[in-house]
Amino acid sequence: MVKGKPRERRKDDRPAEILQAAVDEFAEKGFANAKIQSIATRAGVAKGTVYLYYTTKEEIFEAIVRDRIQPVFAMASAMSEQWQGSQADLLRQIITHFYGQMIENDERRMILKTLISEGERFSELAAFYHREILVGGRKMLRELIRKGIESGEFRDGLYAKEPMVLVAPAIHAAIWKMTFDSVEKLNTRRWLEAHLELILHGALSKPSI
Amino acid sequence: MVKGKPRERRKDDRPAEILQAAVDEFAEKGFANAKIQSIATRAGVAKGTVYLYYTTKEEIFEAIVRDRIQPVFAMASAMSEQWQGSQADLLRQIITHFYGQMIENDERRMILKTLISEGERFSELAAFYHREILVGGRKMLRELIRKGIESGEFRDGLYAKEPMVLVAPAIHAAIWKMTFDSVEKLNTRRWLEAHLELILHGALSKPSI
DNA sequence: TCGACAACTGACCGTCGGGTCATTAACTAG
DNA sequence: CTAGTTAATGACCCGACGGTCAGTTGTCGA
Repeated sequence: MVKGKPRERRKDDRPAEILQAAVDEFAEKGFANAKIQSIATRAGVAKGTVYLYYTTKEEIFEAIVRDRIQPVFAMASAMSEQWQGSQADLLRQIITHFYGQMIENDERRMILKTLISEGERFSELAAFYHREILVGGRKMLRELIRKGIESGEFRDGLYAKEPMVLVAPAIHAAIWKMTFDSVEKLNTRRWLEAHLELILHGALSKPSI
Repeated sequence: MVKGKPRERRKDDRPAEILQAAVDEFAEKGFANAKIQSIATRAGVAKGTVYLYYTTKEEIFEAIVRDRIQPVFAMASAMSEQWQGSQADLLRQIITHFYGQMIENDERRMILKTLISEGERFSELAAFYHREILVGGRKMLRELIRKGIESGEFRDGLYAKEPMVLVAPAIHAAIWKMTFDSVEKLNTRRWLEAHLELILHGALSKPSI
């Protein structure tokens, strides 16, 4: 909750403050149950003021995605481009980074959840996310796999055509944390390690391909 | 939409009809946007009648989970118990069954989505789902892996401690279909095959454990 | 010091939808 | 046929909340 004299005029700072308040409110209540009034109160501002800066609740949410999620993937891309070691290690790094930034971080996990929950209704937002985040992420993975196959580190296979399958268990982890953590806490560390081990080595003792 | 004379009295059939109407309404609108009035209309009944059989919207949803999801897992368990072939083939069967019943089926995928979206708010429902479905499913997988390791088919490893990681990519597929299918259709068949191949063989060309 | 501009406020409006209950009418036992 | 029972109805109630806007006040240039 931002403090200050009432009716203080701070046009430049308001958008960021309101955005932060909205992140907190969404994280606590989810999108559907988030109240504009409550966002306003958290930001130390009247309800009307929120509408001076954002036209609708949806617009606030889109601003959050742009502001908070994109950097995580940008960071991963950067890491990828200047990587020197093995591709398997890079994959481990990227996935570990992803768990830290998206699954264990309450704010971002909530953004993910909202996207899942309301993605159908805000198809514009889903399209934005797909275009700006997923396509790039997938391309990065494809490139990583290609290099790995070239160097003989990775075998070729169907997974190279659907590279998101490598990251998929992370989504399961996020969902578990969102939905069932109150009943049974997920051991994220152990899950991450099982995830990495499985996608690298598989379950069979004598792989035949 | 169920037809019939107005005010026809059919106490016995109503609950099932209302449930089916609710499944349709939820699948189309999601839980938050489903209207009781609309469920009633679909069932060919007045709004008040719905409340004769179910006290709240939540109760309707819980009834749906009990009625529609449990059978899918019961079937998998049954398959598992009388299985004669290899454990790898059983795993393939179960996961394929799961894709058919949960990911490609609109009704059930929507139930999954609702559980994810509203699971935090209906903690009773999340607890029910965890207790009745997840614990059993995980136990089944553990048993499957144990047998596989014993017979030398599977290697031992962390994934045996977090067996859900084997199924996790299916959840990703469900979410993709729910959220991004309008932007880019998921090739479920190919995804399933990539999933199976990856969890069995892994990505490395020379697994070292 | 004093307009005038624009940031800010919050009471108010309209809508929506979950849930209620007095009324109606289908069925049934006698 | 009738009276009693109870399934079914839908108009109504009411709280919630997104969004508006006339009025208020801080700020700044002249």
